[in-house]
Amino acid sequence: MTDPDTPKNNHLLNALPEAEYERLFPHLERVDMPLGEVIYESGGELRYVYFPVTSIVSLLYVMENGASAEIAVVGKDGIIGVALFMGGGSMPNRAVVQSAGHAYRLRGQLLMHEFNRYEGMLHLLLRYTQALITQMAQTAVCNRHHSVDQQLCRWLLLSLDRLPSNELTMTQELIANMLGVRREGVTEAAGKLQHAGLIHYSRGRITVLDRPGLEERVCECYHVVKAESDRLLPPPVELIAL
Amino acid sequence: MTDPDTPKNNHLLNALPEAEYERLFPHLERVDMPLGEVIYESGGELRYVYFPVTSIVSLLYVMENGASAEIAVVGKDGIIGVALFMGGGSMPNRAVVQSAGHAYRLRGQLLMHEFNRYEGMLHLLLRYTQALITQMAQTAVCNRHHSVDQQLCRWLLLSLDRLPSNELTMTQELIANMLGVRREGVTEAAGKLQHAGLIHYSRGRITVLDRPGLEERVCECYHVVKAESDRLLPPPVELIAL
DNA sequence: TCCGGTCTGTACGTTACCGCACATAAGCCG
DNA sequence: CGGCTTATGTGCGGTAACGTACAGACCGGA
Repeated sequence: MTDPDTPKNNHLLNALPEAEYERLFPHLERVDMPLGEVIYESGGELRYVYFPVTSIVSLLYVMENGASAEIAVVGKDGIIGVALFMGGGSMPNRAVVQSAGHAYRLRGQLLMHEFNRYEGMLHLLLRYTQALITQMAQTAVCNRHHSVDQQLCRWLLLSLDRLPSNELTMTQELIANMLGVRREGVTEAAGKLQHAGLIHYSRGRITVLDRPGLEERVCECYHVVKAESDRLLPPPVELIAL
Repeated sequence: MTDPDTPKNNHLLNALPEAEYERLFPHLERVDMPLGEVIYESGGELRYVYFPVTSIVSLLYVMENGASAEIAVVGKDGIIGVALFMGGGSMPNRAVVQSAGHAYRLRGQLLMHEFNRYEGMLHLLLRYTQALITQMAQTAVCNRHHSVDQQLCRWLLLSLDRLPSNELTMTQELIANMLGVRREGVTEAAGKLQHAGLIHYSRGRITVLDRPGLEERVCECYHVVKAESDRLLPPPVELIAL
């Protein structure tokens, strides 16, 4: 698995029993995920589900006054479109590409066929959804109790876990939209991290220099989400071995 | 359905196809839900699932320093123990009785048998879980963007929707724990509502006098959660007709 | 090379909430 | 009635984040 852009780089597709994967493979369509693209609109229909491989997608709630808040972030660990198999068909959230890259998509009907007929897909998707629930719950906790500094650390680490490199393309303005805070607040928090030598950034490009340092500063919320994800969906064994 | 304490008063049990309900009925065990009782501990095993009928249960995250925040609230509309059928077996949250009453419980194994064999139970529970996800997501948004005043309104209305009367037994101290704010903050917010003639409270007993008034003051978060719940799980028709 | 847009840094007054301390009030029970 | 416990009200300084305004820095295109 040296190619970072094969469907198997998505943890869910990779964890699927071989027979089920083979059935789906011909129907997986590789798609471009440009920064800022809206994959689903709030309340919109879900014709496809998306399995990111090198991209990251944010689930956002956009308020009536236009302000926003990130509910959860999905990358190669997951799937966009859980409302499809959960039965609701839509969600009151928007899904936006937060980090450009690629994903593989599948027609909703095909996924549903697999979901209804085969145990492997059903249990895998439900376990992932539970991990997603944990992430949302912890976002709520973090929004209530932790400082912007801590939330920025959490956000950086969650994004980092879903990317192949230690660099992400993201302006402070966009981070502020995700966290639901002022842009200046992000500037200040990011400044502290840069002075501490943990990150380097310039004009929308952030490089993480000292990941352990970030983990020291982050609040418990990150660790709770990480531990629960690992418990529910062990990372691919190939990646562990390497 | 004059008796408020039959299993059918729980919306999920009520929505189940008759044959599936009949199968489960002999195994439903009526249990007391006293105020403050911990139904599940964070990370604990789920031997039973609970269907509240006259009680309300809060899903709480308790932080390392002891502070807490409510993630979601479950009453006659739902079930406690989604981690069981989602596949994780546990969750990093505590479930605490927020309003005393009764519930019907079922052995986890029995529920799983039904869940794996019959479509009705599966789809019903997944749709409910999606509604729960919406509630959690909106809690995150509300914690970020709305004032204590608005959050109190949201909390009161969400609780009210899950109770038969317009009165709830709950000290300001406990509400503060749920919202993750100071007790004094609740005192102040509740004082405003009382002066406005919307509620009356004294020593742990809150009476809602003007529900439409509350709905005027509440933030959009409540309406989003309500609309999505109604969409995913239409309230029992008997109740609509009455 | 200069211009214009975008990204980042900084400053200032304002506000909401916090932490703490303590005052009042309401019910419980001897 | 009196004394205890618990619930609620209030005040005050501190702080984190907000809204606003504007200055510098960087980059790409004309």
